[in-house]
Amino acid sequence: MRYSPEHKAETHARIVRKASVRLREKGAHGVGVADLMKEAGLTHGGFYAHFESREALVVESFGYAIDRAVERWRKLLDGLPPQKRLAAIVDGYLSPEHRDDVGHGCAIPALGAEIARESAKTRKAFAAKLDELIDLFAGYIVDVPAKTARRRSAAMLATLTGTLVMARVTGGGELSDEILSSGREVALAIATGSGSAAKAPARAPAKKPVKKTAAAKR
Amino acid sequence: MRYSPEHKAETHARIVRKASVRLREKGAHGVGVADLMKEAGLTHGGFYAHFESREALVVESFGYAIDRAVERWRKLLDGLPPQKRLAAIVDGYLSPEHRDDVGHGCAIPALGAEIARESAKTRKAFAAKLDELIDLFAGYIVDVPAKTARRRSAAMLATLTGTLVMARVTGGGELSDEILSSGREVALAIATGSGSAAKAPARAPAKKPVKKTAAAKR
DNA sequence: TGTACATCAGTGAACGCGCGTTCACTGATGTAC
DNA sequence: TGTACATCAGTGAACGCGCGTTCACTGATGTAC
Repeated sequence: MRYSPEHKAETHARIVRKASVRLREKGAHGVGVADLMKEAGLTHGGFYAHFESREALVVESFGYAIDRAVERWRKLLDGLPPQKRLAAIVDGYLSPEHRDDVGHGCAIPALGAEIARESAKTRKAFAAKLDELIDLFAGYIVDVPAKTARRRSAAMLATLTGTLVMARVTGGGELSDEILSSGREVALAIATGSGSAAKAPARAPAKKPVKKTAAAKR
Repeated sequence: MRYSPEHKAETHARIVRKASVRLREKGAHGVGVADLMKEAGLTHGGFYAHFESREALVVESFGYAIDRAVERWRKLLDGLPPQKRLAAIVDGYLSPEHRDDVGHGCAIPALGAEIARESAKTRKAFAAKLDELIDLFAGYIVDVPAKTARRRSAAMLATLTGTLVMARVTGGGELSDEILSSGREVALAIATGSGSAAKAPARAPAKKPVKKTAAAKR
């Protein structure tokens, strides 16, 4: 081999890493191959030495984004006392920082609807990652049977992702903040199994300053 | 006037009506102008006599979809006894029929993420419709202060839309059904303020056959 | 009632452009001897 | 150590295509008299 054995793999990884940001930002069809390669410091001609097609890169980038998210959540949450973990998920996920940084945020609200329109093969790859994420969060929901934890985790994730999409559409105004704050309160109630779903805003739901956590960074 | 005064308006409305289905199905960037016109029985050349740009049609189609949804929900829900209304929303929205018919379903899970990337003007138009929908559902959440009802409505809508996106990605398998059923249970708990969020699946959550309701039809 | 005319919704060819993909080539790298 | 060579990651021109948009035209419609 002429180049070091890692050389090509590193380039490949760099393309995926950069693409995963731009694709979340602009949508699965929002950036061209040439731009994605330029992002990695390359020209478009070399693209097909690394990927079979543009769609293959989309799939890989998506998987990459979820894998990084799982890693970061795991690291963050395992370092926290058990009783603070669910609040950390909710507050981190539904932070204004995460709302305002699609490129480095969770891939589900960014690309979910578009992936739902892709081929069965692509959707299957996505579904496996989603399953993984549900399991991850379910692991932090304690004191209930595993099946209940999984169901709560799935519903919590749905609330988190749905809230983020709605908060992004409404884009930063008062309505966006109302949505975000209602979502935080309810998502936490789902996870903990508490009945205090969506109280009046008078009793502020997440008083401590929202931390920058996994989802808001990559 | 040569043609009846309603003629052009009717054609315009037909284009919007057909486009609103295809755009939800294929995504905001997934169908070309020529195809959208063909759908309405016309050729692409006449498009710009009806719309300033392709984006203008996207915005109008989206508004149309939400307006029809609001109309249908209102009609359906007002004909139901008050204590059955929230369950009707949840069961209608999170039915397999709605999951499997994006084209005639709610526009938020279909187009929300893509709209979030559009111009501020487009997002504003979308946000106003979303606000309307939150208010609509809030009106059916009784026995609590108006602000609480609105917060619960927003969170419920987030859970409904998030669940639908996730159920569509996972596309019909076992995981998809688990997500749908967890979502139903939790969304209802949010709306009613009950604490029974995401029980174990042993106690089947929505036993009655899921009705075809507003969201699943247009 | 009949004929010449004006209107304008809709047609279809054409435009410029950017896209995904292909391919002959380059030149930096490490190998052989 | 030095030179000729083989490799192959990356380059950049070119392709065919479909897109959004424009525009000169058509022909069905209703009007004027």
